[in-house]
Amino acid sequence: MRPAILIHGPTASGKTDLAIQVAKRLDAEVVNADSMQVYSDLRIISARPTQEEMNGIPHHMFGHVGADQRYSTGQWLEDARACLKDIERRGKRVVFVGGTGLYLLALTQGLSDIPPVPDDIRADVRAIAEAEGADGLRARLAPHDPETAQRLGTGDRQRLSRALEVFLSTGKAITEFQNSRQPPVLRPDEWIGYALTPPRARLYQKIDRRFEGMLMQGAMEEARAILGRNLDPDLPAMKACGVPWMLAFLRGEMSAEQAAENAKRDSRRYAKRQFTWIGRQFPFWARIPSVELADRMRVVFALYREIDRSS
RNA sequence: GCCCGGGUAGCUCAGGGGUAGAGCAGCGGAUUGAAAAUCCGCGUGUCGGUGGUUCGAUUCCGCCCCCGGGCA
Repeated sequence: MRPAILIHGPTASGKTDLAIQVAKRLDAEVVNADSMQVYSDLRIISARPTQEEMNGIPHHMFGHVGADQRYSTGQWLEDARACLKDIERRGKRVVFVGGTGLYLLALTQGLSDIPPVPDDIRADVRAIAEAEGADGLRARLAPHDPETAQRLGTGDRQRLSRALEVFLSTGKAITEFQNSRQPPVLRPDEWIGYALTPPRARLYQKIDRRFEGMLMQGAMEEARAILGRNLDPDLPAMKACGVPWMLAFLRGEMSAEQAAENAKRDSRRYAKRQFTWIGRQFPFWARIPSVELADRMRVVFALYREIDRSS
């Protein structure tokens, strides 16, 4: 199999365009690696490509999950594995594209094999988190998993909850699982990663403009539809950049200006975290600082041909 | 032209003879099934310019520049 292409980069950096152009040139198929573009209800808000933009290139795992679902890294990895197998069988190449660094990390480094947590335990832990906060979670975790309790000596309720859930459902500390990983779906010689690293000031401008564009395209209607479904605000899809603010506006709790400003700020902060992720988690991925599509494609193909020849 | 008010961090501003501090924005970091999530850390500065008084001026005084408002 020829190496798969992985494209990562901060939000609004032009990943989608690049992926489609590259896939077209390589006769490849595109697989989504973005945690929000999986949700069918977030077409505009997650900047998922339209049928037209896909330009005849087969796309997989885009909008294949309802906003009422709680998707996860593990689920994504499972879907990706099946999808990859299917595409390979057809003899096509693959382009993974998305801004969720954790998904791409799991794909290339493997994930620990932890059994799914039953719903009732999940609910119990959530109740503890709400009633007692991070300190309560940590206090309950400490006797059984002192290492994690110590490591998460902060207000990180999410990771503390997860650690407690795993202990309650397996009787073992999460570190016991995390110390080993399943073999990765893609071995080191089976992929090549590219990280888009545009100049930050320029990206921030683009983020602001893009949000305004989303509003023009009907992002608020999309948010209204979500509001109408009365979903649990704790669901992942409800926390996509901008969604909480748009819902606040629709409920009359906030001005449109304030909501838009907050939404843009959230996206800028998200982009900043992605820059950190790229710098720290993917230090060896090829960097593509250019903002011109043609330049970026040249970088991709130059490196790809080289790898292709040597393998 | 004259009279007030003001020029301090990217923005809005506070302060005040011993080289300065809040909010927002921003920056750095962590990241193993919620990851567009969650969490930790950090003031980033010719105090408009220039002379003077002073041991010492961002602070007081003079002059200049700029921005508001008023009178003409």
